[in-house]
Amino acid sequence: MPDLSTRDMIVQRADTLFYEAGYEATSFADIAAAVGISRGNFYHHFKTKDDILAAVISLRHQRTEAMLAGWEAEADTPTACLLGFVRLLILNRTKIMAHGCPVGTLCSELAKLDHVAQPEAAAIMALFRDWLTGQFRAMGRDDAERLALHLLNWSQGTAVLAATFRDETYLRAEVDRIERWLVALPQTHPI
Amino acid sequence: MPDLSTRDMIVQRADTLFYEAGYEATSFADIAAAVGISRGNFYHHFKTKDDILAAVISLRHQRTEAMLAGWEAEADTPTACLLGFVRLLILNRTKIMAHGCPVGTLCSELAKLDHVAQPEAAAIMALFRDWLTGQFRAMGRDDAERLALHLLNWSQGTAVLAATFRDETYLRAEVDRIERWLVALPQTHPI
DNA sequence: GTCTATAAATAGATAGAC
DNA sequence: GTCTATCTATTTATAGAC
Repeated sequence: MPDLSTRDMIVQRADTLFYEAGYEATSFADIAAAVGISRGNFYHHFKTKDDILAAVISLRHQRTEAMLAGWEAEADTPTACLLGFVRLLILNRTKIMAHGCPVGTLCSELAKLDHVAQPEAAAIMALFRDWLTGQFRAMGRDDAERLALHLLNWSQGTAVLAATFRDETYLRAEVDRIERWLVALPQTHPI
Repeated sequence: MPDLSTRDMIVQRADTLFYEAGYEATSFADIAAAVGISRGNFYHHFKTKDDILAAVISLRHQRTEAMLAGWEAEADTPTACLLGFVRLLILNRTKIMAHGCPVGTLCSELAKLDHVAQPEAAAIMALFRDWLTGQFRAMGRDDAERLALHLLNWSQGTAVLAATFRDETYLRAEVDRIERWLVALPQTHPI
């Protein structure tokens, strides 16, 4: 990642640290050390820790939108789009087993902290929900939102249990089950 | 709660604070204030914050065992036992929407912190998994553990999304779906 | 924009009087 | 067992030189 501004570097490293260690457990000193700048310089770019969190959430929001648009551009069918979503669990399996789902764990932590940015974090989850709803609708399902929430629920549950038991076999088996459910969907009745 | 020892009071209040605000976000001062003792007195009972966490996890472990045994004593059938588990989501809905599942969020936070007590927290989740497995086995299912993990996954996913969107309607609808799945199980083939 | 130096508050933790 | 006083490290945050 060449030629990033210091501000962008801060947001990027903070994003990683907030995911890996959690928001509360990450200090300014941690971020400054990861970026390679002094703590003093830090405050030239961000006044408070909440400001960095807002920037990190904004970055994740943009990245998520881009990722979802990318899947839609690459895949031929709604089912292929949905499989792209599910395979993210496999692609990121090592990080998920160590730190959980980046979206789910941030929403959970900010809910506990009763943080003002909780709704902004939830908006990223809503991005997934709405995109999934669009795919199920494109499959001709009139219960599209319910199916989207079911798939989101299943993914979040899988991430929590994979991180809890640190069990890759479980994660892979669960993804297999989700995939089989997805490809069987067009021919089946509503669950 | 009358006549609790100071030590027990500390563990009890810490349990609440760790659930509501998170382990990392709760300070010694917070716990001492909640109990109504000085910070100095605190260290007479616990040497480190990790020691309190260990005591809290131990308390939760015992409570969970007692709760599971209680459900088994009260319910006539395995299905009734399983419904008792599911209804915990309704019973604790307000706290779950505000702070998530106490077990899932603690396991997730300790995984992120790479904390030595993470396996002890995961053992509480395993307590649920094994108890659920026993109920499905009593129903004559030879895929009992898979069903137990499916139900645990579903519950965790529901807790994460309920806390993310702070949506009681969603939580109740999801519990309804789980209950319908449960009561239909004996007559159906494996999912 | 970046640094060093430093402030002010809070964190976890200890000593010793009562 | 409980308190006050204190210590040390860390946290967020600021001031001012370069």
